[in-house]
Amino acid sequence: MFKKVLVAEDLDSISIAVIQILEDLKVNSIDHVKYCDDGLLKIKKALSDNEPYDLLITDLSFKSDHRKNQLTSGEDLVEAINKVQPQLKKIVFSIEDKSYRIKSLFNDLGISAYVSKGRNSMEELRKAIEGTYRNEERILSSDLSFSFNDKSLIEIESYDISILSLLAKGYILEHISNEFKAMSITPNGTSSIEKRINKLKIYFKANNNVHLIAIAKDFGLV
Amino acid sequence: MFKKVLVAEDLDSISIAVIQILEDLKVNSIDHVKYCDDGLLKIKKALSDNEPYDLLITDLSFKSDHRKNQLTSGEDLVEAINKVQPQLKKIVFSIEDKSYRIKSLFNDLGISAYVSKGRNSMEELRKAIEGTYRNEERILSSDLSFSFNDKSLIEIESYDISILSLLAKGYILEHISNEFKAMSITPNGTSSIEKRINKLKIYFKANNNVHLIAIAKDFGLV
DNA sequence: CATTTCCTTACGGTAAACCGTAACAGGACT
DNA sequence: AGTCCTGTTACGGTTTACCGTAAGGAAATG
Repeated sequence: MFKKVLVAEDLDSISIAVIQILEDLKVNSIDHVKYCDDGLLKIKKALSDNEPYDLLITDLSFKSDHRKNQLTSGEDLVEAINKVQPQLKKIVFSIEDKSYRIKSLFNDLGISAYVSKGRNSMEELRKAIEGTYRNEERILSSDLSFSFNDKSLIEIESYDISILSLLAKGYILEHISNEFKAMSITPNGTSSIEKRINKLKIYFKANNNVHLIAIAKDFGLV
Repeated sequence: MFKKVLVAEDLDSISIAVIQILEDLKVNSIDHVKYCDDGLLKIKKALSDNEPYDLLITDLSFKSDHRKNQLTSGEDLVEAINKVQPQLKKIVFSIEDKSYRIKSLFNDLGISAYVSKGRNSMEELRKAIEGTYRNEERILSSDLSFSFNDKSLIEIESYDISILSLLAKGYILEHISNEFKAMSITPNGTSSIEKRINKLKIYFKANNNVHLIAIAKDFGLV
């Protein structure tokens, strides 16, 4: 079994249970951080001490509070860790259940398992830890049943997200166009942007921009 | 200390910690349900057996799954319980931190304490349970620092929420007006609705309707 | 009863969204 | 080179949002 595991989870109510599982699995060294920044520090310290971690279990969303943090999400944390210890095994344990976001965790961040917090998630988490130890890949808790081949949501790319974010900030088409020109994102004509928004509206079955943003918020895209 | 406590919480990762706290506090009888409907059944059963619960600890949001449920949220559950056992003490333990929604829990549902899930929430929960046992009222975990007297968000009333919900569904002004007429909600002239939306835009510093809905979504108003 | 005040509704002009069409440019293929 | 195809941009007309102003009505005030 894993020797040294780091848990990044802000809610104490949840970290208690996660740590309990790790103890049940006879993990010797278990560390726990409540902030992403602290997580990166622990990883770096362990590396320089020549006692690196061999597993990370992290949440995705962390509450913001008085403390100023560089890394504000599990994605940020994993991305930063990948720069210093890319081979570290990573399990994400979060409430998020949107296939769009989860897929990118596997594809872009190279995590080995995703466990969705739910009514039977402790068992799922245990299985994910054991599976990861056996070098299994792309482990998904069983209440999530989407396929990695299904193209539906993967087609929404960062260009669309950019448009949606600016719309959600109250920008009008012309300002989005200007913003894109300034950031040299193409296409950036008002007409092209308009057309792209139209596609999104068809895709999400939205009546108008207001509706579209409401849906995008529900999907967690912005 | 309380003799018989019911915990309504869908995430097993969290219920484990809550139950642990109750055990530490020497509560004899602890029951746990993962669905609101089950919670109401337990309450009713206990009543008819003449062994009623004396405390409920509930989450607000419950994941939906294959099971069909009448009660889908903690609010629903408390409302239903208030009809059969209004004097039951109720503590809400949730991640929600919007003062607008929390205030209505105290004012409309008569809960005794609200604890926000956070980095030190187990200690807060323990204090809330002990305070409730000593008949304290309106207990609020310390990371939430809004005042009950502050009028800011309480002014947003159900009329505004209705408008925002319909906007979020992609309705244009005229359709909202028709809908309001059909449901005999007044005022329902397009102009009045428009004015009210305008007030909301000023209040939330929104540039336009799209921006407004994005903000409303962030505040959890819709 | 008259007046004030507040709320609701109506109206009109401008800005932006919405939607179809077409011009234009670059790349691929013959 | 010529054509097709595709993606980008431009344009114009209609609808809706946006915003100020004013008319009408009901309740409150004196």
